Amino acid sequence: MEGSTVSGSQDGQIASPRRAPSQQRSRERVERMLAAASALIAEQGSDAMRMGEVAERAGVSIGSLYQFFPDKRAIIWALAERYTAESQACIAAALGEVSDAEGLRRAFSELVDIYYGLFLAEPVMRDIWSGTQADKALRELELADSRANAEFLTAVLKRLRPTADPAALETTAFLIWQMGEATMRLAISVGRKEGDDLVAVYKRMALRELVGE
Amino acid sequence: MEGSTVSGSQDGQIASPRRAPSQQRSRERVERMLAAASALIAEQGSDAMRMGEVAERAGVSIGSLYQFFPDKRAIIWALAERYTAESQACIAAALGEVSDAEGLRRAFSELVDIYYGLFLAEPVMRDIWSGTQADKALRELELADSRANAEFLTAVLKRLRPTADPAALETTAFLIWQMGEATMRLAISVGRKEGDDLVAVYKRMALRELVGE
DNA sequence: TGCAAATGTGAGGATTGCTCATGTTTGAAA
DNA sequence: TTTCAAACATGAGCAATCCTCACATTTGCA
Repeated sequence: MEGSTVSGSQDGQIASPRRAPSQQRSRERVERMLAAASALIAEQGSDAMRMGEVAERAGVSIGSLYQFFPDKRAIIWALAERYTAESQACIAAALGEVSDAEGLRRAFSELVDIYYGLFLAEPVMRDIWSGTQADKALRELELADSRANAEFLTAVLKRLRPTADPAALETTAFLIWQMGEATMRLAISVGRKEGDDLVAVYKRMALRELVGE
Repeated sequence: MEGSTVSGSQDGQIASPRRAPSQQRSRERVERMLAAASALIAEQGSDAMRMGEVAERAGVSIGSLYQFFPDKRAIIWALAERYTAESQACIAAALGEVSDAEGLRRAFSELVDIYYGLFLAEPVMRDIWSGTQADKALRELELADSRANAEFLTAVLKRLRPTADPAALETTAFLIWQMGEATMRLAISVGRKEGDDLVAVYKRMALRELVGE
């Protein structure tokens, strides 16, 4: 994560990467840029975020910004990547030790609550996942992320149902995970009360599929 | 639909409406604009659609375009509105006559197939619903559409389970519908084979919730 | 026929993502 | 310590694009 090559996207493809910051000085500046972008997204949404404003708030020139991020998407992408890395660790921890149906029920239920909480609390994550779905590269990041997350679920299912068709389990886990994210996005875009209800229904449906009646 | 006031959106709100075409001449021109926009979206996606190109292909000036559509979103919105009106009629027809569990099972299953077919076949619908989710006004249109569609499902459920809590049925129907749309969007963005599998799993999960095991 | 309203036009204003020629700083080899 | 190439920093300005507006034309009706 730290010091990884900063790259960007165009037409859903990875664009020509920019120099990764190698000196301490520039690494700090990149952090400031990301922090400024994050703050601006939280305030007005990623669509309204202006590159000039990001540079100004970070106290760098527009040229420096483009030295490390090939385009606007790349900044959003970098922020999104951090969130996904964070949540992935959390998911691995929650599902890694599950070994029976009751454990899965508890772990999954808790995981949904945590995820929902994250969606509710993090304006940046909220904006990126619910708003900037238009960006192909971001959609692909989310898809890849979703597949990775679903794999934890798949692994648990394979453990619990060793006789079932592995491909079918994969499909099921992937769909359940994607539906979860769709439910979250929906839940935060309606009122709080209705959102809670929707998440609860999702949880029930998913658990029925995962551990049976 | 025909002759209704063409209006647009900004920040998710309806913007100052433009004149609705009152003369035959202009009505035909508006049709040409919409057709041009539709073709361009089918070719390159709504993001790459340029207003100047729409005007040129429709054989009108850029000024005329903006005479009837307050902004770019309004054109996409107008196209989306037509699709939703179309599909809503189809849903009403499919679910209107259902009176027992077996009928619901058949009707719902058929409906999912039809919807999936639509998503696969219509590049414009595909682009608008899977790509332009970033636009708040479009999200709201989809939400409103989804609620309207879910109501048909709610009505059926209330008929089949008169003793159940109506609010719970509404939530369930809404979520199932939204999950269906999410599944479609997902299904068309992965390979055909995997997409088919995902839709099949969705169908099974939804039916289990709707008509029981 | 006269005329007001509706319609049509396209050059250009305004915004904004992004480039690039140029200058400065850094770290390490000589 | 000196040197110098690579890394870093700058911001005026380019290019793309959405949209406006002052003005011209057409239409429908009294």
